[in-house]
Amino acid sequence: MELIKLTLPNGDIIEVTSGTTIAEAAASLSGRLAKDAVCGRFNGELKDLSYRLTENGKLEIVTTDSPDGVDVMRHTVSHVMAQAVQRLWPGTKLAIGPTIQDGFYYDFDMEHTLSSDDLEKIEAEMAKIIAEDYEITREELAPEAARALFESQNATYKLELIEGLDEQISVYRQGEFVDLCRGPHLPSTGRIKAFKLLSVAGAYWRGDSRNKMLQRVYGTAFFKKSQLDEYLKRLEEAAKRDHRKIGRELDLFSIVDEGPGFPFFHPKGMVLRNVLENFWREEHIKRGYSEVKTPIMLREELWHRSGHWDHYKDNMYFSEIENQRYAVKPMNCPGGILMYQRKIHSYRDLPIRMGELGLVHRHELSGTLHGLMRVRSFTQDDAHIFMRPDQVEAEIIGVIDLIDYVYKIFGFPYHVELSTKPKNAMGDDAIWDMATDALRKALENKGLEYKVNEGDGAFYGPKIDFHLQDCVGRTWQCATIQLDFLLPERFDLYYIGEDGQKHRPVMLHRVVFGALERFIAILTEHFAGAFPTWLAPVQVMLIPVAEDHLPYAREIAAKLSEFGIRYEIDERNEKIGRKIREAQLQQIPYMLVVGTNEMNEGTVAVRHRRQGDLGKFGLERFIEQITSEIKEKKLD
RNA sequence: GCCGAUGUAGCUCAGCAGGUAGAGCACUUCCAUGGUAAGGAAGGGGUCACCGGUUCAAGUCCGGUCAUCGGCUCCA
Repeated sequence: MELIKLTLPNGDIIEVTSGTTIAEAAASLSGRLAKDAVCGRFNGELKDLSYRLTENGKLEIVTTDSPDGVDVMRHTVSHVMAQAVQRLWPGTKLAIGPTIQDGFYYDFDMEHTLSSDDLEKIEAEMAKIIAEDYEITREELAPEAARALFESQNATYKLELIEGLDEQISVYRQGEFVDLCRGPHLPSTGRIKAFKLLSVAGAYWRGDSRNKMLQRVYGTAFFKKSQLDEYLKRLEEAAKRDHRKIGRELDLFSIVDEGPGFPFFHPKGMVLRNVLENFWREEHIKRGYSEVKTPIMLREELWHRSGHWDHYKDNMYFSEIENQRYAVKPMNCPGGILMYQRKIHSYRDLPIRMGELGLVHRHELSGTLHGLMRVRSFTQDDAHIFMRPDQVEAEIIGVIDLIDYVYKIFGFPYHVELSTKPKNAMGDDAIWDMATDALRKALENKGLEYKVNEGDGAFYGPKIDFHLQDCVGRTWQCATIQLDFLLPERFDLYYIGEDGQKHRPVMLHRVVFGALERFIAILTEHFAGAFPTWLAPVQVMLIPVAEDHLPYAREIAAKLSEFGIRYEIDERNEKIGRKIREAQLQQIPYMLVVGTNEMNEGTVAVRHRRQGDLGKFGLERFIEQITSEIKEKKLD
């Protein structure tokens, strides 16, 4: 009998007879491994436990506690779900059923429209399939055989998928169910422990809106019930933080039927905005930016010149003034360019860093609107940097530093992605290579790790995107840095060089927050409404114990006011328990309770929204403390 | 825009065998002057998203429109 050598992850080499399955190899290593094995990774490729090893190679047993193991299991659950759906609604055609970030989905084409009640029925049928514990087997077929199989089932989507495959095709069977699949899978349906179907939604076949809309069922699964429960709790937690809910409760903003996608900012939301804007201005002034404001509407002709008409007109709003066509700006750059062109620039003037908190309007499809996250009018914290080619790298580094500084203030971890030349790009490869290199060098110079998105850049230049992570683990693309060679060309921008000749400047577009509206939404969810004191719309709630203490509370308020501290006085004739409860619910950082004792001593009783009663403070001491907390932009 | 669900007082929701609306919170007034997460009482408030249809009668059934929610596509 022929022996083969298997190299294990720890470097050990074991010998087994050729034809040994991965499951058997695992069992020979340890009982625990045999029990927890989900599949194997042989020479880098995931294989079923039943896979027979016939050559030397590297073997790793993938277990239930590895991300790959979970992924394989979820994929099997998606098959079980498909099986259940086909049992309940015969004739259902299967499209695709992959795993995703936290679960899986399967797309179905069926007569019956699924409701959320149906999810329970499907779950029950799935439980049966799991209890029946079918063995899951892999079969490899020649393309013709596979075609014949799926033709016999009238599985039109699978047939379409096979078109893209030319080598041998693998299918998996469990009981009466068969599906086209690369695998691997769990060895049997009984290995599924904890799953839950989450929602039904429409989804286009192959993600193309010209194609048929299918029904997609989302679900998730874990090896342990406790992990599933934990995940479901996290979803609940995220729902509790929904900025639309907190925005209403804390009276920050609203969106009404009269203006879908056009948010109203209430006084408290406006405080947040203004604090953010002031912070933004301070940091930009420090870094040599000037600030401009360009008009909301400009002649339509400008947008033809900029290329927006060709690439963006479906997202733009138009109007007419005295028989002239105008467009509402969807971006700030053309205005910024006109600003650059207002005079002749010397090479000595560059770089010009021109910031603008620019209100843009974009027509977004009605189905995509979402609170403040996705709106039709929003304020970009934009800036355009006009520079000489030799300044590109230093300017990019400057922007990276600014973004890093700002995100750290809010306590957001982030990761970076670099997007390169797309197919329909303008400009020749040499310019793109130079620009992409500049971005890459800047990133490497800063020692930042980054992921490359090939072909994902803007049509006018490559870009760096910053994805910040909130405390629920979700990531949001906010900041972006884009190099642009196209617009300077189109608008014939120039500066006068040392040689007295005209030279073409390079342009850089960038945002730090992204959009103020979205950033406020993210902050709201991240902090669950408990904004750090420097951001809190109301920083101090004054709580007089009884009516007699009102004058003293007002005295204190006047003092706080002198120091620019944002306060409110709860003047209602209510017990302090109630006043405290409501201040707590409003997530106000500090409550100052004042009664007879405080009045006599000239003190305040300080309560913090998280730490509770902090005891009596002299007013000066409290002001000193909160002022420094605000100044340092401390996080709780 | 597309698929599905939803739309009742400021908020959260009940009402559904079709017989012209109800609770809690919030709001107003009064009583209570209270020391660290809801004191008591009384009162005001809704063309049941909008438009049309069926019916003697529609929040309740049907159709359309709008908006919201979950996704898809797109994106700051």
